[in-house]
Amino acid sequence: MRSPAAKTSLGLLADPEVEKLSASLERESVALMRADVALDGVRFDVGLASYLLASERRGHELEQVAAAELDVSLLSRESLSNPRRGVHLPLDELAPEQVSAYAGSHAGAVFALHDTLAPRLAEGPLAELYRDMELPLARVLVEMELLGVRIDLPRFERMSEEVRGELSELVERAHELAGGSFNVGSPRQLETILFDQMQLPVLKKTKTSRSTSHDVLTDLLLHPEVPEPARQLIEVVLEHRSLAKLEGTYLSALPKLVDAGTGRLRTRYNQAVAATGRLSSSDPNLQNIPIRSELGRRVRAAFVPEPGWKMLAADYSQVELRVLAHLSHDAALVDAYTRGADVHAQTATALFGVDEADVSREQRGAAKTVNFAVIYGQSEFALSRNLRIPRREARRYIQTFFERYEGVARFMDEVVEQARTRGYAETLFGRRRVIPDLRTKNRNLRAAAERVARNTPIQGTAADILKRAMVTVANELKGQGLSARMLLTVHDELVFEFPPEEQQALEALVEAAMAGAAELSVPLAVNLGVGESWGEAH
DNA sequence: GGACTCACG
DNA sequence: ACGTACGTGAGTCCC
Repeated sequence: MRSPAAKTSLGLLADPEVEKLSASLERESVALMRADVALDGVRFDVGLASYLLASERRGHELEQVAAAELDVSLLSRESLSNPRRGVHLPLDELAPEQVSAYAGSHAGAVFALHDTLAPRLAEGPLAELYRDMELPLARVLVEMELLGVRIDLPRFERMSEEVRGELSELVERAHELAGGSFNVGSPRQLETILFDQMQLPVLKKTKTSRSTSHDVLTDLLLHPEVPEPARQLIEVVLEHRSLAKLEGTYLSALPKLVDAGTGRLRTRYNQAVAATGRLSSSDPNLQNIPIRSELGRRVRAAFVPEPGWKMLAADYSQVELRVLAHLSHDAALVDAYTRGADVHAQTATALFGVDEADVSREQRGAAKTVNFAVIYGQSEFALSRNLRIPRREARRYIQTFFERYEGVARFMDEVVEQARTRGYAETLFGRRRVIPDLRTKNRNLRAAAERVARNTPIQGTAADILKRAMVTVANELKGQGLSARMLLTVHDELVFEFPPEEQQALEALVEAAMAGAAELSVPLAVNLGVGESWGEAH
């Protein structure tokens, strides 16, 4: 790509006096910039407007918004030519009448949608979110998408080969243990072997089959009556699944997606998908790169900076619990974060009646699970499953939690009640999510809706905070004239690459932007890490 | 294309 | 009696 100064502009779009309307700034910007055309002066984005006004709706593409808001179906790109399924003729190979009908209906829809959506975003918190958060963020995301991230291809290749070798050994062992050949990657075939051939107990069913999920398999290992050959087979299958997942999803897949020209891997950040306000990543999804397993961490270590540069990873410490502290005004939680205490350990002292200094690793781990269970509104049943403890024990944990954190208990009730009254849940910054099922007579649906009502303000506020930080960081990078670049965003984390001499400035800038992204009643703590790769920066 | 499974926060 | 954690995206199997 040429330098920004050399970029062409579309005359129409360059005139600052003209109101520019866009179906999707992010999508169109990326497409145009790849053609070396800068899109500028956008005043309205249909996709973002629709998302803010109806985040619970799935699909904010122009066609979908037109259907929902105007009740019209636009001409689809496919309907124009469709010589073969999935093949689009370029516009310049189509009849002009076809192109004008297609382009005209879409352009007309953008104007019509502007007229119906813009007034609803004229004032209030949604208007502010639109103007100060989502629209500026779209620009930032475009830049991140165009830039991509460098990966160490030879390293991926070596790991992939290594893992393929281990996989074929596991397949061989699985076949021996099962007494015959089968596809280890097929849940259906595994089902037959475990539950018909080996007669193992069925612990859980899915809609159509007997489940062989990770949970079921590890549960079976805990059952003393499961015979030794079956145990070995289960262990081999679990290992195979874990490696096959990493091999198929990352090790062999990502190198194929690297841009030959730049040697970098690009993703898409979807700004109008998640109902809570979070971003999502796709094609490929870089928000689920492994970290929990050993091999997983090695995958992250193959995400590398420009030669001679370094990487910075910055993540919020327990941002959702801090948001919960702020929203609930819970005295114990606010106090703990103000003191800089270890909240998981504090919960453990309540649950297990020990002094904070005597909390064991296991107790802290269990307390952490309980803390998160509360954020998600988990039932005692689910908690008992997760911690593999009796239900009454799980009930005691949840009860004890709410006795220790009374303000959280009150908040959870109020937030559901408010959502039921208003019809929507809302974040600290006023982002809304309509939740229709709060009034349904179906108990399961209603319970699920209540969990959504409790979780959305927490998860959504955390998402708002990171988005604010991203906009500030991008502005500051530009303002301070740094060459450092923001590469990735993973819900509570930002990843950068930078030349070594900028380390101090970058760390200060990122820390300040992230910690200062919201004024909560507790501090927002940020962990920074620097290294030769994303993995090392953690 | 649905179902299942599993990777992340 | 039932079902049971929030939010995502993607690979594979199999109809």
